[in-house]
Amino acid sequence: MVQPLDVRATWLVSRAHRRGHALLSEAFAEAGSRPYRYRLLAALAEHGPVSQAQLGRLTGIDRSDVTAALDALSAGRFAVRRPDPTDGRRNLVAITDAGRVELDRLELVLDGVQDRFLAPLSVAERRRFLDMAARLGG
Amino acid sequence: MVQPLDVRATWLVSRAHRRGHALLSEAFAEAGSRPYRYRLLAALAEHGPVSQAQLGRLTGIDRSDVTAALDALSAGRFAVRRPDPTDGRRNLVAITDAGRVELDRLELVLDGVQDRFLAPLSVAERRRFLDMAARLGG
DNA sequence: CTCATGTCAGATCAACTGAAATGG
DNA sequence: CCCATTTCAGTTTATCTGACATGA
Repeated sequence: MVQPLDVRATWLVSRAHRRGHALLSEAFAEAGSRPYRYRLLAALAEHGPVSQAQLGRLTGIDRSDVTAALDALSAGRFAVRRPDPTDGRRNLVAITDAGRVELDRLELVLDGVQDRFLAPLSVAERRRFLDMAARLGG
Repeated sequence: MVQPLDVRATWLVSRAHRRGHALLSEAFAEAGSRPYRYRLLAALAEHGPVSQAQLGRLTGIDRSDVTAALDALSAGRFAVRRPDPTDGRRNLVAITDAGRVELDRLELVLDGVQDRFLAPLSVAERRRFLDMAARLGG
């Protein structure tokens, strides 16, 4: 009554994630960045200046890891931390112009990855897959 | 022209994987095992006695990690290593009776995880999702 | 010589934990 | 007092790399 290893949903999703993640980090590394940095830049561009804790909630990255990744983004002048005048505990983090340029560059890299990742599916399938994957991740 | 963070296939698959992996390792930990050990037991039950290198290829686990996980399985008497009489480099690894019992137990745990993981999808959707996920992981 | 195998030490990365300092 | 935020140090897990000895 043993099911073969390779029909379980968690297994298949794990394999798909592995392939996607490999494509992604390879492409980002080649572009001189990393998934965490892209995620943070994208969240900053989408939501404007926010606190680091809020950034963590938006991206699913742990607070302590947000700190480290922001150190890298600040060093590259892609983001700036300023103290929040209305709340002394918080930093307000904003994307810079250079950060937007960097983000645009990374978006292109990311789009290329999506195409390669989704290549095995037809366009109609992609739409349905994305819908179902979104529900499974929620 | 910035796409929101949460429509990318790699992102959605990553979130789904995260949720599935959390369900899985929690359930296995509660059952006193780990994903690697389950994968190896399942491969041994499906393919009979094989070498460690072959086990690694079947499960996608690195050779060096197969060694460590087999140490745990051997210590629990769930698998046995014997030298391959036809090839002095190899160990022939076989599942034991206790290993089959353990595997059956873990299969039940795993099936419960699959149900919870796939709960957001209808039965018809699950079938299509599995098919597409399999293609994306290959 | 080459290649495969099993083992070991260690690196890497994502994710997380716990604690401290600061402030609401 | 309790709670949120930022930061730091460190742990865990999965994955992978490089090296080594052994044998096909």
